[in-house]
Amino acid sequence: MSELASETPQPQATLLPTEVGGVELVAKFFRALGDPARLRLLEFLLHEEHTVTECVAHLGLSQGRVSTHLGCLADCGYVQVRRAGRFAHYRVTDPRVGELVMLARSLAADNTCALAACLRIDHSA
Amino acid sequence: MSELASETPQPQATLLPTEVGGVELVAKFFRALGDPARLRLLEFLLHEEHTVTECVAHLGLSQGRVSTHLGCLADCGYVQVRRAGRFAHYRVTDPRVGELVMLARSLAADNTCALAACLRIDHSA
DNA sequence: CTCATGTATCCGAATTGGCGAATATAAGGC
DNA sequence: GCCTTATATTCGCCAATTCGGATACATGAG
Repeated sequence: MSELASETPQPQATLLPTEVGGVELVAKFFRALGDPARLRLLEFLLHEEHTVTECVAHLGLSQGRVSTHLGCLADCGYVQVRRAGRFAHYRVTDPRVGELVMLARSLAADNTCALAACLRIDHSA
Repeated sequence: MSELASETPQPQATLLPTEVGGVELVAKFFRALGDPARLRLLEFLLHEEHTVTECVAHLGLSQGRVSTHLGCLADCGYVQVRRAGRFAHYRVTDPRVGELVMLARSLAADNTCALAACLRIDHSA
């Protein structure tokens, strides 16, 4: 798996990796943000560190579920963990994460109606 | 469903709508980009207009499927349609879409390994 | 050592979402 | 009017994802 793929001398950036595997990865990356619980978690961890237990209280989901969601966000690079004793402190460190969410939010805000009406994704959200 | 929610006088922007419904919508919005076919479609339509048939040839999926994907992207506001006779020309017009994808791509690129290894989302991508 | 606390992982059940195939709708050529 | 082309919609099936609950693992306290 060569991960350079940046040698393509295209005038305008390709924006997406040309290789098939790359697109799969980016899609996976977006899917991580496609869940309300993880999105809420991300917002919660955007400005300050929180332990798993605090996140559980904040979300109202089971501890196991929250732990899995946090692990998923960590795997994708959205949040970082700091282990101290038996505690795990999670937090967003990369500023691009905030930008990404903000950008998406501004785009979504301009299409609330159509988006809400789109039955092609989730008939109930 | 009040869609203002912008009166909250928080010092630093909330980044995500405070109301539950809003988070659901943004998640849905992200989910639209969580599919390789739609992502590839978006790249294809980023710089120039294309008809459904052209998209079908480009993706290699069935016509019906591609049409549905395009409709989904249109509902979410990622692409616009221009109808001419029996043809439907799709294209990305909002520059923020390109920014969003580019931002995600740069973030994903910095975590390729962990992302690929994340089994919490799709064991096979 | 034993127990309580904090976190991570595993399990079956239920839901969601994408696919192919068939079909419906619409417009243009003859 | 009839047929071809272009696009959209519907349906059954299967893979992916989420959930609650149970359980395993790790760390400190007593």
